[in-house]
Amino acid sequence: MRKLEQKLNEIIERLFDVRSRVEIVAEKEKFGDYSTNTAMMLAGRLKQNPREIAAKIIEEVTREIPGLKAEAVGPGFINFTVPARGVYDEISEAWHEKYGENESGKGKKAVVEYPSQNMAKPYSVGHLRPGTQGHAVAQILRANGWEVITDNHLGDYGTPFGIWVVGFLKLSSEDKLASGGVYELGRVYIEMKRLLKEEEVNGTSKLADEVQKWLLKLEQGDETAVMYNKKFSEISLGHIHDVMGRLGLRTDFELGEAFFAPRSKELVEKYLADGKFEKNKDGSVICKLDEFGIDVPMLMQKSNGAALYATTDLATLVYRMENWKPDKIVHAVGAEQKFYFEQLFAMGKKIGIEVDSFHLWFGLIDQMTEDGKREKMSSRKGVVLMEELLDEAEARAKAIVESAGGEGKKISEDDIRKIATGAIKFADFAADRKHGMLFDWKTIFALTGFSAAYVQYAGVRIGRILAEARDFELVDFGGYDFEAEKSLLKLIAEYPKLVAALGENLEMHKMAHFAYDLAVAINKYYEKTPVLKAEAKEKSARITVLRQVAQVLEHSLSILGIEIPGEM
RNA sequence: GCACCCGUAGCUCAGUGGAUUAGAGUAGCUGGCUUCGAACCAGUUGGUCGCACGUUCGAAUCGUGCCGGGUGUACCA
Repeated sequence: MRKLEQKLNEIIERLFDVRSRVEIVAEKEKFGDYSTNTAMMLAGRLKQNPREIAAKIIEEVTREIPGLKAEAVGPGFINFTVPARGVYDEISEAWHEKYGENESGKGKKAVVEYPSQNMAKPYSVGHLRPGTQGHAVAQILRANGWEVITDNHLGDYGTPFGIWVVGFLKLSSEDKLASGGVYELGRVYIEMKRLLKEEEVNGTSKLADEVQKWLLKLEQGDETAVMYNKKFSEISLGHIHDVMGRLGLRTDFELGEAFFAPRSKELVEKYLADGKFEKNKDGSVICKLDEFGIDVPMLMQKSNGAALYATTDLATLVYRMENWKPDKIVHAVGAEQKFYFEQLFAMGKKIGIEVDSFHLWFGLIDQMTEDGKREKMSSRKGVVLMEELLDEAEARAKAIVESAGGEGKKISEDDIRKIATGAIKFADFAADRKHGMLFDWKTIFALTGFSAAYVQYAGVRIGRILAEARDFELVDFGGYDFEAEKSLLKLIAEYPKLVAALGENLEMHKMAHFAYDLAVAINKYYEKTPVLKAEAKEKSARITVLRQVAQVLEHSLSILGIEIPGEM
């Protein structure tokens, strides 16, 4: 495929004296294996009939590449049919242990920030997307040769802490906290938020003052305040680690807001002195962004001098640039913060920071109401907790394995976990991340059709064949034509191009679609082509291809953070 | 009001300028397990690509306007 593109570029330059970049696309089988519209593109520039241009190109290219069939059709498309053996040879030439990966990002460094939970509340499905999407982006950048630093930007600073202490003293107890853990903290937090809102409506501020008092105490290093902070944070962080562990997620760093907060005030002063920021009469500090086409200034510090998100994010940005010197920073945060990040990136430019910032945003999670309407999931109507989701998913996975496998079927806990988390993650990559995502069991935990289970099953099937053939000694398969394996080979041949493209555009759902397409090809192949029972030469060729297929399938799923179970 | 995102089969979604029949999954219907595992395979029903106008040899795809849904719009995160 790549060879063909190169050849076409050479031929076009020779024939028409123009430089071009031919793009070949894999086509549906009825249109041959590959197709290009290059003749039509050239027609405009050369002012010639596209069919005639196509005919000239075809004459040359078929002469230079033996076995290639090319045909001009319609207004000037060229459809190519290539020998399967040629595709196999091309793959074999490029084959290595990490086939698909490239070095285009060599020497470049990226920071990927995910899943950045708010520590005040238990891990809910609302945190699903930042984790899965962020992890996948880190993986695809690594596959393109980047050095990647992952950092969980924990929401561990400010008001939530004060709310916890006041809530704990008023609404909870040591016993309740001991038994409820993070869920008790979450309950207290949500109840307190409700009370605070009520108070605000009534125009009083007794509770709010209390909250502020504890925040001040913490800043001053008060012993009790520090003790509570440590205690609550440990409970929450332990919970986050548990759930991330079950999801197969981890990050290199966990530098939360609290880590950056101490330096933020000094930075605000610095940029005030520079004239980059301005102080309002009420004491608040803003950064004007009109020069970037943003007419809402960014609030950098509250009128009472307190920090807010922007303040710690300023310190975060400066810290990362000073300590890690990245070329790119990716923030995996939901779509509702798009405007905020536009401001943040503009502010970064204004203070002279040069880095390619990218807000990896994604749509919200909706759920169906009882009367069949689709609406946003909210804590008021009851969020689904991640631990509940995982428990239920594992129970369902286990049940289906046992019913499908017949009596006495045993499967390891680890394989169950791979099936359960695989299904959930795959659902996140089914659609473009910009779309909202519907949370219902049919879509988030599909086990048939377009699903992780389907792809994993294909992997398990070829895994079985390869395990059976482990001791088989391959014989020379020189004359084998690979026509039966053509659909598999064509997909594998495309894989490096896909990895490279995703490294640029980060459209990770395309990886899920690739894995699914490969699984479809595997299952079809499995139905009609015997491997173990084939004669030695065919068997050798087929096993060789299946080993490559298994490696590519595993690699593509691993980018998405999905593993293939040993059995299912 | 303004900005951004979305609108494709009953449902969940791919496809974002190139050709005949716009593709998957799911739901419905039909067939296939003594065969390398049926979480599979083969077949079938189902579409004014939100609407209108425009650009083009050609529009789900590009442009403009409208309709519908969502999100955001400085002291929340």
